[in-house]
Amino acid sequence: MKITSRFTVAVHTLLVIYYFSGKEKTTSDFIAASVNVNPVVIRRTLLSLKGAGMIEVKAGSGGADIVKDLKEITLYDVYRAVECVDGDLFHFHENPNPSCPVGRSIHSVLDVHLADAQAALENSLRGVTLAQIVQEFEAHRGA
Amino acid sequence: MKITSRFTVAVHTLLVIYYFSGKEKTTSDFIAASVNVNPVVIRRTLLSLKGAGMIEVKAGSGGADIVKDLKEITLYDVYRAVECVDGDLFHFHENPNPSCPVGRSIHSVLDVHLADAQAALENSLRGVTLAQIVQEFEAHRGA
DNA sequence: TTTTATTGTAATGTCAAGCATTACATCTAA
DNA sequence: TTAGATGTAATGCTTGACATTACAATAAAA
Repeated sequence: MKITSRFTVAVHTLLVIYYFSGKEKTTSDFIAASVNVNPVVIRRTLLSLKGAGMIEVKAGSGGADIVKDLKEITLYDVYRAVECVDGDLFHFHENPNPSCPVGRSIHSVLDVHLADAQAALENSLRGVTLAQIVQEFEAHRGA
Repeated sequence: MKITSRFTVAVHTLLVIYYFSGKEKTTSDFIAASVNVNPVVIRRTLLSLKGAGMIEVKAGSGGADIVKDLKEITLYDVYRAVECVDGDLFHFHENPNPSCPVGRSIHSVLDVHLADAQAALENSLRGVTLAQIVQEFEAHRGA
């Protein structure tokens, strides 16, 4: 099991828009060439990012622009925008037997810990902004 | 996307073995009745848990026993035993374009943060032992 | 106003994973 | 030797991810 690549594609997409904004028309074709996926995949990604209020897309004329401060976009925001995970991260088996003492209580006991683990993951993503990622890009290029 | 229910099934399985050990013959059929899945699913789970050195299964005569201190089995150990996640949790798009500055560096920049998030999840699971879960069961039953 | 490039979106196909289930060879204890 | 289990292969179903084709709607430029 893996978390869908829509997430890393979306981050990549935002960075391409940021870096080429003003210099190139950042169409779905242009972005797709950098990410190396089908342009339709990028268009769907753009739709999600637009829905999350991060970008503006120009239908017809083409291109996208970032309309939110990169300091205020975290990896978690992107992760949410593309709906990597549908509610609970862990899939709990549906119908434990309520006439068994273990089956009866396992949900309430385990749920807390699963939620904690999921929160740990998401908080980690919340701790990283795109502004920070951009900085790291500069550092990486300098190296 | 969700992490496979093999994980919660495995935890449930271990708890059933623990609670009924000595009182009932904990066969795959018996456990399956509590978890409410097909017995073959339980047999495969038992294989994984046996492989991880947590239980002993009696082929032929039937039944399973825990052979490791519950204080030394964490949720992370179970999660690993049933192979919920194959290596990296996040699926990175495979071939970013190396002739684009973004495509060239995105892997190295992003990987660190993805690994951090995954580690946060796993460390959270590492912090909970089955012994603790059993205690919480008692508390839950008393309430 | 027509053309042209682009987005928005539906439809389709392929592939892999998860889970359920049947079937049966193998094993062990009574 | 028999009865009840496990170990394991095989099969089918369903779902989700991803790729791709196609085309209507849109907007800017000619």
